[in-house]
Amino acid sequence: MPPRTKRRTSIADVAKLAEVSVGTVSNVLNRPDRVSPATRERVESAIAELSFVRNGSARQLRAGTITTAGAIVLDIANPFFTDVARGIEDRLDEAGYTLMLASSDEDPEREARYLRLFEEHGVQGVMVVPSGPEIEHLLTLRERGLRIVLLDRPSPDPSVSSVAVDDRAGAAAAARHLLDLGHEHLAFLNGPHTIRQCADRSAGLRDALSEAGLDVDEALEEITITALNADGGQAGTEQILAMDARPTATMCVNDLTALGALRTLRAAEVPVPSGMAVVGYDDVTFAGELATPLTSVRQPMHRLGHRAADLLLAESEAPEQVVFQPELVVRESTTGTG
Amino acid sequence: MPPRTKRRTSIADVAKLAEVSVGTVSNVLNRPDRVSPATRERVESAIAELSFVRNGSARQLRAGTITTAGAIVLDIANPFFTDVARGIEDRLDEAGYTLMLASSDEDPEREARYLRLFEEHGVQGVMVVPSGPEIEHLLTLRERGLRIVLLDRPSPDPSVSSVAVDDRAGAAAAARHLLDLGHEHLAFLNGPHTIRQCADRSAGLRDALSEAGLDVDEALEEITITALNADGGQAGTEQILAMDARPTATMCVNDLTALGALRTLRAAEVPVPSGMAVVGYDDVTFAGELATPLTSVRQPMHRLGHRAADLLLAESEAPEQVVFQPELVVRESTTGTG
DNA sequence: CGCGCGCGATGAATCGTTTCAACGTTACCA
DNA sequence: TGGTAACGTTGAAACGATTCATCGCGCGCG
Repeated sequence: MPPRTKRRTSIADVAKLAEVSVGTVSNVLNRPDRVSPATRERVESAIAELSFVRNGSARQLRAGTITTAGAIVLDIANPFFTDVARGIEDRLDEAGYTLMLASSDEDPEREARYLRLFEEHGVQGVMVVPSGPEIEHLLTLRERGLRIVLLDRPSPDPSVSSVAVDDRAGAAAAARHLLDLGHEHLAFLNGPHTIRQCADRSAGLRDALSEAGLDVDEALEEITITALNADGGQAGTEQILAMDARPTATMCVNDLTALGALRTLRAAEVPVPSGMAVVGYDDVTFAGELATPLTSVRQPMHRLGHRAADLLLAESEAPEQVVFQPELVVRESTTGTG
Repeated sequence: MPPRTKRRTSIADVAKLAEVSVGTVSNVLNRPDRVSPATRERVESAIAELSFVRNGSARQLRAGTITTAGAIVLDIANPFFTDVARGIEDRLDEAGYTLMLASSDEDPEREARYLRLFEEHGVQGVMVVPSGPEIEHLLTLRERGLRIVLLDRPSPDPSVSSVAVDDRAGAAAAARHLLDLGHEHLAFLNGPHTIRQCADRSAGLRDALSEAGLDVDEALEEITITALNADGGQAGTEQILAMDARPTATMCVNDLTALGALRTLRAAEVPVPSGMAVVGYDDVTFAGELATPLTSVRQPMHRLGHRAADLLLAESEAPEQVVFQPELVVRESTTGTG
């Protein structure tokens, strides 16, 4: 990329044209009330004539302050993070801030690189979905004055702010819904427990089963799938269908997985929900639009992002751990007549 | 938000600790080959010890160059733009650039505000999906040295680069597919022609019909829907079902609309495709996962973004108008046995 | 008439980096 | 041995804004 050739017009050019000092131009820009209406107008028309735009780097360098925040999510193409990002953007927008956004693809090195870039650019703070369990690197960032907010992850360190959704409660609510409908033998298509969300959702499910007085080992068939998408759902469902004592309901770690499950059940001519009830997680846009509308656990993604930005912008330095409660959305995949 | 209090450690601190001049530290940072291994190592360990991070504002101020680009899309929560953004990010990442991202919500004022913010931050250029037909404001930006790339919109001005998808060809391909299958009476659930994509897709459809020697007025029922989503699709489809001479195929302006159409057909017990073939547009992730997998026109969204970033980063100042060809993905909603 | 006050405007210092002309060493060759 | 080329390092200027001590001026008051 070639360097920008044209020199940007500076505050000095404006000052010369308006026949005032640079300090006065700066005052017009930042404290218009301190300058007399006559000169102010002269300066303003000079600004307009030169179509002057102030140089944010110089401004930031001297004033130290900046109106940019960074966010690092796992993958912006994932609808969950998309909605979170939109929530962040909306809140920052209210405050006149701009957002620098990046996807880490769960690669800690990529995450670190973006963090450094953001820090160099002088962001006020970063909202980050950590790629790994470690958050040491974030603590050192904070020591250098950046504000840190953990996204979609309760903070292991009470001094760091975080916003998350209670996955354990969400999974428990879904399980209770199935128990209420009379299901006593559940399958759970889940990812590996190294992923926090997967571990938490498993725990929530087990909570609900024990609460109901069931023997968890008997009542729950947890099947670990590697791909948390439709193909993973299909593979897992095929396993379930091959079982001798087939569960009567399947819970899925997310809606894409549920999509694969529904597809497989349809192919096997197992009616939903009478032959097998299905529950998803996330409540993505199309969940309600499927052939069999999907019961799912809705996460307040937009609010998650909004609140994260809120914490970042907060006057107070006091850390805060926000946990949202998810909401079960009941549809025909559990209560229908199919 | 309270100001950052701690003074960041500067290149001078590093220089003092390493007992060299600031110029040398700068050389270690930017042209390590020009400094002797001994001093380089001394400087590097001083950097590590102080955990020094260079101040991007000062760097940018002096060097004039910066590795940030901006992008403004209509709505980052829309899967189409999400994938485009991801393509942009991936390309920028290769070049070590960071992305500032914003959604304009089709509000020209919001767009203008973000453009100004980006310019103040000194971005090298912006990729923008214009909110309105006017691009005057972008031309003035370019005069001030920013690079401009239009997204998802062929440029009306040959001096401005752009990347777009050929909507007319995409719609024509879909129509030809339906004609090949023997359909001679089509419905088109489309948005208002003030939206460029809608107008282009309508034109493409008409192209294909005329080519096939059909009387367009007879063969095409274009129904204007206001909401380009599932509800709009439902309302439109109900209109179609109420027609005396019912078309045998329905083309939809996007996949969400098609989703609504499928839902309505199912409720009316019209088999797809034997009673009514359905085609969508965009080929979003779930299009292939529906009860009746949806034939759709795939847009190369990721490549769109990737290429846009490419143009922005290009050495050459020569403007380029890139038009991608969409690809028809045939599935059971047109060729199935249902 | 003189003094002090307050309002506006001034301009130099400052932020932290990059860049570059200049300088001191060392090495090499005539 | 003297001259020069190459190399590594230095130190100060420059980027463009903000900030603040200072100054000039007009006005009111004693």
